Amino acid sequence: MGTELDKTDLQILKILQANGRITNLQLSNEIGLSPAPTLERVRKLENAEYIKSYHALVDEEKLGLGIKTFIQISLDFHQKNTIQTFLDEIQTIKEITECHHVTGQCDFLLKVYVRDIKSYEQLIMEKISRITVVKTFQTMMIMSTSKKEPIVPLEY
Amino acid sequence: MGTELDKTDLQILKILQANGRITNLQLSNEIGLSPAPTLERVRKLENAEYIKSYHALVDEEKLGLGIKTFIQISLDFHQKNTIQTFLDEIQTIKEITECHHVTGQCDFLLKVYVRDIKSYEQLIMEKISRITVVKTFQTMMIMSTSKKEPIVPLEY
DNA sequence: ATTAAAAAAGAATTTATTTCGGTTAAAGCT
DNA sequence: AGCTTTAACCGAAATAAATTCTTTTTTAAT
Repeated sequence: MGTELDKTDLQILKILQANGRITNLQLSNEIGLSPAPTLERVRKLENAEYIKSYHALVDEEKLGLGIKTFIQISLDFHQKNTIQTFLDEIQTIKEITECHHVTGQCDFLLKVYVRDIKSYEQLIMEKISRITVVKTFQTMMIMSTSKKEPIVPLEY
Repeated sequence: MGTELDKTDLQILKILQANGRITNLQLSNEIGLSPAPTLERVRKLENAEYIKSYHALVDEEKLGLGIKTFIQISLDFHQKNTIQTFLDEIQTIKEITECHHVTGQCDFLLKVYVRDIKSYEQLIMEKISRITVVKTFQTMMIMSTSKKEPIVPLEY
């Protein structure tokens, strides 16, 4: 899919990021094309994986996930395959929704969702702290979130 | 909208989180209802804002956003309205896609997307470090992301 | 200018969404 | 238990959208 994206493609990406369930008809109106070429462009963007997937965004609070945290993890590199061991463990923990390998004072940054503090303690005690390659970890409890764009900053 | 969610509603939420553009017809098959009540349930979930919105997920790399970081911010509380001043500034910076007020060694955790290191230096020099209420900040550059669920962990 | 290739439009067809009336099933009451 | 009310579901019809295909337009290159 060598060829580059034009202005219209970027417009489509912007609109679909903001409204993933817009109809092709509405989308075609917004970008000023007829439905047929609009659909063709969307399919191209999907096939070339500029668009990876579509998702509903739910209200975590309403669904009882009252506790959200980031956990900073430092690993103990005195073992073999430290990182792979860690990643394998992380994959099995459903409360961890994000895992980033980062530079700085810690090695990994995790995002966690749980129901309440009791569940959080349980997660820490029975899962995180039992991962052998974890040297230290520190919790950053999220008190509030003032910005959370489901949209990546694209220029056009 | 007082009434609670049943198993079917949770199933719908799970499916729509994983595939935000599934047709109502497919969805109805997956949950074992006919299209009519399926649609009615989805609309209820939307109206009660269990579902907040729908989004396409794009490939940031392919779109030229090569640099992703977290920034830990500590504020200087020797001014009035420190936090509000900070939040107002953050809102104007499009490269910042997330802003969380957290507990721990820092006050805020930001998520940032930029094109390249040059743009990152520019962001730091011309925007972040010019916010008067910012005392210190530290970058955690994301080297890789091994987990990024667009789905919240729901039991059912 | 002419041609070739790509993109867009229009129209027809297929598929999905939405509405509505009727039925069943469950829940609450006496 | 029997009766009643309410809510959920289904099927079918009507509306709307997606998709396909053919024709036209635009673009770019020669």
